[in-house]
Amino acid sequence: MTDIQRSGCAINLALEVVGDKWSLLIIRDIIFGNRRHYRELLTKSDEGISSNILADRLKTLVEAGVLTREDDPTHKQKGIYSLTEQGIELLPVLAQMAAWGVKYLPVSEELGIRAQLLRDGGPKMWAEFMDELRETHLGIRRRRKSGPSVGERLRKAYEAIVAKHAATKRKA
Amino acid sequence: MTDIQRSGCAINLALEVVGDKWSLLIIRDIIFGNRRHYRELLTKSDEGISSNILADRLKTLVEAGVLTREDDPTHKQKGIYSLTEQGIELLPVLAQMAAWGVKYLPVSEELGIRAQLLRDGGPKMWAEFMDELRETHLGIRRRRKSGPSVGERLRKAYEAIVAKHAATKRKA
DNA sequence: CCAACTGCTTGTGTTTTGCAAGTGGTTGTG
DNA sequence: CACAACCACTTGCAAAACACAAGCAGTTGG
Repeated sequence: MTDIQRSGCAINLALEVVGDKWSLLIIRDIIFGNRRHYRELLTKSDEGISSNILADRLKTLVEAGVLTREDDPTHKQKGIYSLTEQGIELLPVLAQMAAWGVKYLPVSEELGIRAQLLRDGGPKMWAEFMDELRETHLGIRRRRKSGPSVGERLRKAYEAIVAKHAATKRKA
Repeated sequence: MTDIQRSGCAINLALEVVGDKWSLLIIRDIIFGNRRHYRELLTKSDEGISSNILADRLKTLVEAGVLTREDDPTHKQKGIYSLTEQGIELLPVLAQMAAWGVKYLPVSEELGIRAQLLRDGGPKMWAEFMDELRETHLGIRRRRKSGPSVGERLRKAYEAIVAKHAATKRKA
């Protein structure tokens, strides 16, 4: 965002980092969509961010310490964006916001299922998901839990709804 | 914000309502600063919103169902802005955002104390505070609890820090 | 009666955003 | 080894959002 500081209030400072129209959506795609490259973030999101805005936000988020960028060893031009611990800890913010959205706004069934699961799972589920993100993004090993990960559970629930809708459509 | 809908994602829809630079700050001032009139919101905030932007956001938030506006019976020109249940339930979002800000950003001691208390109090304290807001803004009676309200506790903690700093400054 | 206050609106300049096209380079394939 | 596809961005320009200062019709309190 801007460099000037409006006030030392916690909420204001947080908004100066992620309080624009796109930053939290980018972080959402990294967290829930497992996007790690510029091109993935540009093309595989539902909202369609402009390339210049995406480039600018990624730079800003790296400067703010929410993301890191490193070169992809498998491809000289690719960069890999990873969440920092600071970025991972935005998950509760996103979860609360999603819970609010799902309660009061016309969220589509496909896209709302993850918000609902995350709300029902509560802070315990968030913590587990954050541990998974620490493993993926920071390389911090975690104790293996039995059963599927939170990430997998969210993904499968989403896919199940999409399949259900596709089936309904076929019948009609 | 804009009328066009980018996607049916819960987080995206939430951001379309409160995802600009000012909306959440206005709601913060109403919740934590107990501002209810246009002029209070305009002049008693640390950040200094422009009058036209404030007017526009209040209108948008009323249309979105986050706030209501009624005439002040004591003054023909004054309007009273109140939170709806939908607006009150933004408190957890603000609380999470504040907790994140206080952990990672250069929050001033005065302005951070409330965020810390709210974080340490956890969801239980948030629920109590929301009940107090329901009483103030919706007129819904709540069971009286013993001891000072959450709102009072937050205010007193803030004032104590301000007083402490003033004392330090006098000594220096 | 009048200064101060009320919730806004208006006008103007600046910043941010959105869209389309382009850039220099890398990679996979026939 | 030529060439199309892909890579992360950049550039130029129009549109929208924002910031600042001033103004407005009406109300209130002294």
